Amino acid sequence: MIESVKKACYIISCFSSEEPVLGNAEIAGKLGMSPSTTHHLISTLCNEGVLMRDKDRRYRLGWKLLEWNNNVMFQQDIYDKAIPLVKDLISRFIGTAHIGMFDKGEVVFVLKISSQEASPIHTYIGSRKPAYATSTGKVLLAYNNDYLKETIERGLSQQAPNTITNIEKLKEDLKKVRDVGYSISNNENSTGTYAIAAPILSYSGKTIAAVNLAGPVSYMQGSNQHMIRQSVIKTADSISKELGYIEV
Amino acid sequence: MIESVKKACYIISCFSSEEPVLGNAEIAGKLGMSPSTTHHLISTLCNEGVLMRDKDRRYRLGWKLLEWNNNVMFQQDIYDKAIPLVKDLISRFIGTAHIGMFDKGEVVFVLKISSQEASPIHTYIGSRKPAYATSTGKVLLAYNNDYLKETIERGLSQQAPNTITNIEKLKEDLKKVRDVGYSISNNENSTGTYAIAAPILSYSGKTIAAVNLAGPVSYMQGSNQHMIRQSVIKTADSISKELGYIEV
DNA sequence: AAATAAGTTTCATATTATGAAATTTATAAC
DNA sequence: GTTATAAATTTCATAATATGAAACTTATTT
Repeated sequence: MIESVKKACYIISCFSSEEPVLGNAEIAGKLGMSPSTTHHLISTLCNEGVLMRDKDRRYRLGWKLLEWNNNVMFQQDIYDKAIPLVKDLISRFIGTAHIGMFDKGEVVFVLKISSQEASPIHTYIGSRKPAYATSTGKVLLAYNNDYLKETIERGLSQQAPNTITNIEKLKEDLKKVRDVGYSISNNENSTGTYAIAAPILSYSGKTIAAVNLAGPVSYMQGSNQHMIRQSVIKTADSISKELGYIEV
Repeated sequence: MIESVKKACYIISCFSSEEPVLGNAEIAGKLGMSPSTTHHLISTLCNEGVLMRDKDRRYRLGWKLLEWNNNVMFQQDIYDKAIPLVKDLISRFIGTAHIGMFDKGEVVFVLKISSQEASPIHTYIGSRKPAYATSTGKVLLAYNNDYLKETIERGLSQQAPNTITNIEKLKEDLKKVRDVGYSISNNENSTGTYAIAAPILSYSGKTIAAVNLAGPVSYMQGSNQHMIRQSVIKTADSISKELGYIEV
């Protein structure tokens, strides 16, 4: 492992929505590194456009990241194909739809689209949640034993009132997911939020992602509960078909 | 400058929409580096989630970039505030709207939204164009002498039939932009494309970005030419107000 | 089954990053 | 306007680390 590259990554990760602008000393302090080392790294990153130097000699994330990000999107053909289908889903209900993929024991949201009237929800494109505590994550765990193994190794911890923290209970829940073909998260990840997710299959039949619809418990369990469930499943199936999966 | 960090950046930049998946040897070849060196760097980047290792031992861009990108967005409050206003703009015409900002002699597109029926255009979020050859770029040059100086130093080259390649002619054009408050690019950047841009001002009155509408020459110069111009200017003004700029 | 090509690992060496200290720059206090 | 303070930046000798040739492993093709 190349240390300076690792350190450069840590520096980039220091920036967040809460702290979009940082000085050299702040960064050095956060990472426990010498200010001169961070300065060398920061200068390099500025030169590459990964960071930008402000007039008052502080730093922010640079445009290079926009460029790179764009190519992340491009390469995931799931992305282009899914957007119109997910838009169609949220046009028919009130809530927020996500597409999640598994990475290192967590679910990463690669897409998030909300309907106009949706109540805000604490996720964003690129953000992560423990897989076992989300509807999308549980779908991915239900159909990928490797993912489940990795998740168990990392341990389960309470995220919200109903988070499943027991391995046996989780396995039971995942069996249920496989039986019905969708997963539900009811107050498992964020208090007051209910979500329902269904699997997206690649041409080879592997569950590579999951799409969900999330909203307030009251709305999601309301009168059109059944319709929401059918729509989420239909959306997932349509995306799978777009990706070349042929139902058997 | 820290060499390994620079090299890591080059590796990330190897990936594109045309080549989303690359092997170690390919990357080493592209960059003229030894495969073992690139492998060390690639492994590190994989560990950090910047790259991902495919099943067939090839590599693609990783989720970390999504995470980082998100924070680039967050920090530019211009982004959140502008989106609804730009959406409103494209809803009334057929074309593609951009917001561009200046960086190192070029305009970087930080936002791109197209109306449903818009003809495709060769830009994407994060992509760059020479400032002097675009409507957004010329707005930024017209109101920022530093930008102009930097641009002139880098030289002007023909991009499309009408690109301004003469410094004096460029200065005249920029004067006109200041006089009328908007800029036009007619076949200056891409053949067949006509765009009109107006300045976005920060609370302090500095021109920090430009918004444009681009489309086929025939449409943009058609009957609602005047209305388009007024709408672009109005959109720019509204965004400026959102950013705290108070007209004098 | 052999051949080929690419990915990966190892390790001695040369290169390069490191951090203490000095210097410069900007900001705050007087 | 001067001094004080804090942070950013630069320098440079030294310690740490990246480098690439070569060996090895894995996968694919003939």
